[in-house]
Amino acid sequence: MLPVVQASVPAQGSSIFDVAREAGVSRATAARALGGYGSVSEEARRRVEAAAAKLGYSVNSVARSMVTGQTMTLGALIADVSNPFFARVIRGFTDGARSAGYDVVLVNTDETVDSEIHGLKVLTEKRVDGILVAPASEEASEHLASAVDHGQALVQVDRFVPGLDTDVVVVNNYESGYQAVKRVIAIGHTRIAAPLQRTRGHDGHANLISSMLERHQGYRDAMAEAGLTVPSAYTPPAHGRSEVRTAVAGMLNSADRPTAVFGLDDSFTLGIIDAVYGCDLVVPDQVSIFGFDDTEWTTVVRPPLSVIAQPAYDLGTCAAQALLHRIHAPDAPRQTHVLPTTWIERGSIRDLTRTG
Amino acid sequence: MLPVVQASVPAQGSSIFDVAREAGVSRATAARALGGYGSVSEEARRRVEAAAAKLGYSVNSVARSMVTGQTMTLGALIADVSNPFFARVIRGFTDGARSAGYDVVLVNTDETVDSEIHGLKVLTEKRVDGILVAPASEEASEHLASAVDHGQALVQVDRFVPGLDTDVVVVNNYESGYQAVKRVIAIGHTRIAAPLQRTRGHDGHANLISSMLERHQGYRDAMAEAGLTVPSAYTPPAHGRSEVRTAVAGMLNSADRPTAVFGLDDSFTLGIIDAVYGCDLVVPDQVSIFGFDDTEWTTVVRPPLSVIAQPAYDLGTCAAQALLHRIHAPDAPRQTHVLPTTWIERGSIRDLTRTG
DNA sequence: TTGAAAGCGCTAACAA
DNA sequence: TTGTTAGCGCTTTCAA
Repeated sequence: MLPVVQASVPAQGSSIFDVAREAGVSRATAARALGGYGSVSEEARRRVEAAAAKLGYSVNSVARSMVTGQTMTLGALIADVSNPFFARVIRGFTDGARSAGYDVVLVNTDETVDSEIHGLKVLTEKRVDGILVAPASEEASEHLASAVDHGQALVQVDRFVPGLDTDVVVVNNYESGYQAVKRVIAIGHTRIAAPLQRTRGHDGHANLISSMLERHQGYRDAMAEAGLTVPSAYTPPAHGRSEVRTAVAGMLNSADRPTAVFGLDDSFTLGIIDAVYGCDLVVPDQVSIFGFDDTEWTTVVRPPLSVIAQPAYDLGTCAAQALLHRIHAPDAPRQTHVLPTTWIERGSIRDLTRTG
Repeated sequence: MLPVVQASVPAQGSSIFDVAREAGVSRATAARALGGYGSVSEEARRRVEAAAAKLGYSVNSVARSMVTGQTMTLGALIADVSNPFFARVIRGFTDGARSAGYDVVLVNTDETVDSEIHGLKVLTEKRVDGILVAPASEEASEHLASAVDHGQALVQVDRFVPGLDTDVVVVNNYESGYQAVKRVIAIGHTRIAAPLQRTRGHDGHANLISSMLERHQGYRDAMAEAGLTVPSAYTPPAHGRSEVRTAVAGMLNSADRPTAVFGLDDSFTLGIIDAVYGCDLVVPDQVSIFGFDDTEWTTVVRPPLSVIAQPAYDLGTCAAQALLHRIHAPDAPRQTHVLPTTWIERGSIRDLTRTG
């Protein structure tokens, strides 16, 4: 009789082979019992389960992925999780993925094409079953096109690269911007500013992000339609809260001060508020503010902020669904999902048609 | 001569075998050239690289993981990415991981033990090399202990389970709460309230979260030390912004209204502000507010909020470092890293020692 | 420097 | 219902 080495806790987690031996069945039977496929007798199942429990067996899903060709993992290529908008998108995405048995690996790109390229490469090598991407640039996107050509399931969210043949989940940025500005014009504003997103580009030229561009185009069209001209000082390019603050402070101190400022996203709106406070201006009496995206703090500033709210969480769940659908039906026609935004009137815009 | 089928884009991504054949070398040589290990002649390397480029080869890292036993992936088990605090922790964590070549898969638990158990199981099955966890409960934690016993590299962040033998990365919650409250007492406040975190538990009893408990204990000790009693109405249990709002509104409308309210985290502070506005009270004249964690909006409320700032991003990078260190030295002594908080005085606390 | 071959842990096709 | 066997694509001995 050979000496038996006892270890209550296996040093190197046990494999299905150990479980099979412990249960006195073949590897295949053990695998069937554990994996819940094929047919297994009650007796065998009990024995296998007992053995698995005893050994603390945990299925090795990398081995499983190896043979099934599926990792049950999705990737997410976004600018920055610590941006509240993306955080909510990711939450929706992971929830949608999880409810179908998928997990998600997260990659931040900081709106940088190089990071996006690298992240895409890593996710591809990890053989994720699908990828959510908020493209860093409308222009530098060959890597994305190449992934699609290779059959990678991809869904673009928040923004999209024109001509890239993937599913897309966005809100109606153009229309939302247009309607909001139209509303503000309708209550008497003629001098409306809207700093423009400008992120550092790949080779020095700016990254164009469709969602931002569309919001801004909506703004410009609403202005033009009302016969209002937009001085270039009203649309300074900026990147991030502090640059916006500086840019807006400049225009608020100028002779041609705007009566309203439109924040194209959460960080822009924060920068605008910073500038307004810095100039000791009263909202909405001296200057009106409205923004895109309804984050938690919008009800806690005084006056509470009027915004175009977008369903960030739903963007994420919808993207997960689209991706899962694409994975299961690679050749189904591509779809673009446009989710509705909601105009939330609070108190940060002055009605100039009323005197007093 | 056999007919040659040309495909500019391989349908099923090519394997190292295809690359080897294309380059006219063995699989091993191709693998060495591509993987950058072993020794390969210049000639062979060039041919392999050319072949790989031509075929659009992408290494299959699940196969690689299969043999190396490493997935180069970390897991993160946190309450909720859309909570700004965790979003920043995760950003730090992914940055730290990424700089060492690791990616991270994200699992939200909503402070729920069941989700945590399930998430841990999935991450284990995926064979992640290490796991960051913000434990949902101080009590129900056998699953974590079991993972540690099985040799899983684990780091606890923000809070920890007493007695669980892992690395820990936290801020000094007790001291931070204690000092802040002491400061507020020093400027004349005697009636200070602090709603207490209470999350739905596993079997109905509350989940205790060490970070929250410690902050609260710091508060109570500071009060006791000053000889101040804390009526139980000042520490209502609540969960999330709206419950806090309700609870605080109740005490603000009572005869024994507190002169200051301490928000134990971001969502609590928001709930407190909601309540204060709802009761039409002026900050800090009628009621003072201070909170834990310095999120973006704290400078945009009026008056700007005095807070205990914690280095959420650094918590994440530190956790990544600790985890990577643990992975490479499984038997090194466990460490607890206590990161410093910063008291940021802004304007939301009234000095009651000054009249006027 | 290179190649042949074994094997990581699992699933799946096929036989029994 | 069960067992046998052949891989999945890679890394890694071990020889040559």
